[in-house]
Amino acid sequence: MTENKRILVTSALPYANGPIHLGHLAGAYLPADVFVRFQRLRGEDVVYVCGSDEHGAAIVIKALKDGTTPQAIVDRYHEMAEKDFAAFGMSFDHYGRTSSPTHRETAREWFRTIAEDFVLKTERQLYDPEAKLFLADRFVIGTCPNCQHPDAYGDQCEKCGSALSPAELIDPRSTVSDATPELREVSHWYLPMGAHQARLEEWIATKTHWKSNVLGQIKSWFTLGLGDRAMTRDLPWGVPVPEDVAQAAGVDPEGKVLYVWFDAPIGYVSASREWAEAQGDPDRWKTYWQSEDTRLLHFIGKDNIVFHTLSFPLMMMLHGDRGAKYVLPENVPANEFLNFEGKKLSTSRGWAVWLGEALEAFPADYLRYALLRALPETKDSDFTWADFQAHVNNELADNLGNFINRTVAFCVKYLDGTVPAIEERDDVTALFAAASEHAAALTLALDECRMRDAINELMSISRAGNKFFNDAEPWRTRRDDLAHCHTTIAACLQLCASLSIYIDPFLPFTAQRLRAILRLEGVRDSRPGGEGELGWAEAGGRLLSPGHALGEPEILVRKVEDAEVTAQRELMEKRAAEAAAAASGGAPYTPVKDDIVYDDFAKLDLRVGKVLVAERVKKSKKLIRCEVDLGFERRQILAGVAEHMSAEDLQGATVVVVANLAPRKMMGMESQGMLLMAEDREGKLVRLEAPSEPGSTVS
RNA sequence: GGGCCCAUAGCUCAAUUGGUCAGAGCCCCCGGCUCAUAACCGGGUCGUUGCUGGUUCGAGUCCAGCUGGGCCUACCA
Repeated sequence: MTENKRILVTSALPYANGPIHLGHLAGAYLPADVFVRFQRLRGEDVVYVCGSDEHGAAIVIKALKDGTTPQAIVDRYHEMAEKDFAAFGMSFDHYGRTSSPTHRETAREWFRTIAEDFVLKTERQLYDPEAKLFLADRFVIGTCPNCQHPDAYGDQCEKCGSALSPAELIDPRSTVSDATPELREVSHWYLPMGAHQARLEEWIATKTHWKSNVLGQIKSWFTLGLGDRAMTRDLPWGVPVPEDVAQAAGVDPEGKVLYVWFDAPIGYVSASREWAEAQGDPDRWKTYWQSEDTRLLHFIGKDNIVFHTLSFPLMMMLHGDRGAKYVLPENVPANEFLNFEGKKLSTSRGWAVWLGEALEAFPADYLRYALLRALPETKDSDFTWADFQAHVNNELADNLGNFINRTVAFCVKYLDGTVPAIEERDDVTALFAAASEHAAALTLALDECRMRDAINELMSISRAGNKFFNDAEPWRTRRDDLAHCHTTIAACLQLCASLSIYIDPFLPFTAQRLRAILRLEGVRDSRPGGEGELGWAEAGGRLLSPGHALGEPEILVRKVEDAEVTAQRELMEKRAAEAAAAASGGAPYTPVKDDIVYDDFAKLDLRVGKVLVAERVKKSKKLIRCEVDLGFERRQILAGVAEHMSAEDLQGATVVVVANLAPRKMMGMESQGMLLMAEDREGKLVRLEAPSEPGSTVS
């Protein structure tokens, strides 16, 4: 590790078809950010890149369904991700996107370089003639030949669990357009991974320090035998296959793009190029990617293991055979998944905590702390709002926050807020020895990406501080042994100053506030390009000299109230219920009626009316009697809406009225028209506003 | 169907790779303290290490089987 001159860190590119949630953070982002900030504070030469993954069929299909363009979708989620990541304190050196020109150029260069290693194959694939898209098996549904389940997927029936191929389905249909898919012949370039399995196995054999879940997964792939993997797709969205390569192979390049899993990892490289350009040194990225002594780490979730440990490394090896050599990952510390309140995360079922929303309710550092405590390092873990509250209140606030607060408050209240002189004393020596022991363990854990262990060591430091404070009893010695009291507080203040560095990778915002309270200057910022002579190595030393004036004491970590976490839980429950209603159990949309010609529509006379009087009709469940001003006359209209709104809701409203509906008697009263209302799938009525003057026609 | 990971205190996790009585933190209970965010410090309760068998002087650790949870199975990116 020490022989490495620089560190290159990547986090999996988030797919730009939805917002960032806490599951993303726990897997690939927060651990990487902690690691990177730590290395920067240590003075290591580190570059951290990430970006939005913006290609692929899923985005095209989402665009079709939403009636918009892929570009509009990726723009939206790219912006959202950037904003949420920044608010969460992610400290990328560069956050790119795979739709950028640099990326297109980079990915095409890679494809061109290793094109000779690909195998061109022609196969039959499902095509949706209506959406004009080739379909993944997953996007075809039909009746299961085994159990007759009507909605079996093209790859598997979820009812009986049998593995299927789309051709076996009875009455197959596209989930995109409902059209019947047809088989078409297409040619694609395949990466023949099986041919290079021995080479990959040899390389993986050297990675004995990798996590067992990662190695196990890889072993499983090897046992299965690596196969050919298509590196191109027929899609209207993506990086186009280089035309010269296609023409040389006798293939029409029209509509052919690089497969997202070919182009996404290259996104790390193109993000680095963009970073280098922004640094004013366009070739600088090569120093990191194309040298042996770079320590490359990919932070990912477990679903990405195969791509980061087998296919991308193979791509790098092949690129190295024919062109520039790339450094292979030193480690791929994949995390497992985070569950929420005991249930699997599912964006379609509305079961997730969106980062943007969580940040509206709580400071980023609280979320960072609780997530680090619940990090799925060895197995799936569970995030509950109760645990979140307990971790923040009992550990962050009571242990760390309170140690700092009691120290600073004591100094300000009784010692003029001036750092006192420190004298030699056995318990102080013991305190610093204990602290540096924990700091050494903390350092090792951080360097090995064991974040849960790291945070344990961190909390042990402030726990030791609390014990020292208690045992030394400065509140008593300030009356009978002032020098003793001074030394106690000075020691605690030194510890606080050290903590402002130790907590920085985990809690960057709190660390800065703490330094402001201590008026501690010169500590290096853990964000990219941070300057300052004080770093991780200086953390154990004397950072505050006697006579130094402290700033205003301030509560660093406030407690999370019961009501706050209850609100979050309820928000999740509500969203899940909505999603469930919308998905299956919910009422279907009312089918569209048969076509009418314009003349049929023109027979309607729609007018704007103002409701002057609205009152419930006695003995009627549904009716509200309205007197409506149509400008030219005043009418009595009976509206059957009392189950959905009160008379007061209608009073004074400007609404759309069917003015030429034949009068009709209800409950002994005549209704001279009809008020238009919107009715949703659940049958709920909402009034239509017509902000115009009474009597206006509506067409 | 096949492969892989995981299972230890009420909860979240350790256990130097087979070696003393299986340890921490949180929760809970008792005591102390009062500088501090009803914070802090000390003490305590809680375990047939998922189940069944095997190897061994010795098994949480190795082997076989079973049960349960999870992931992957190549187009969910």
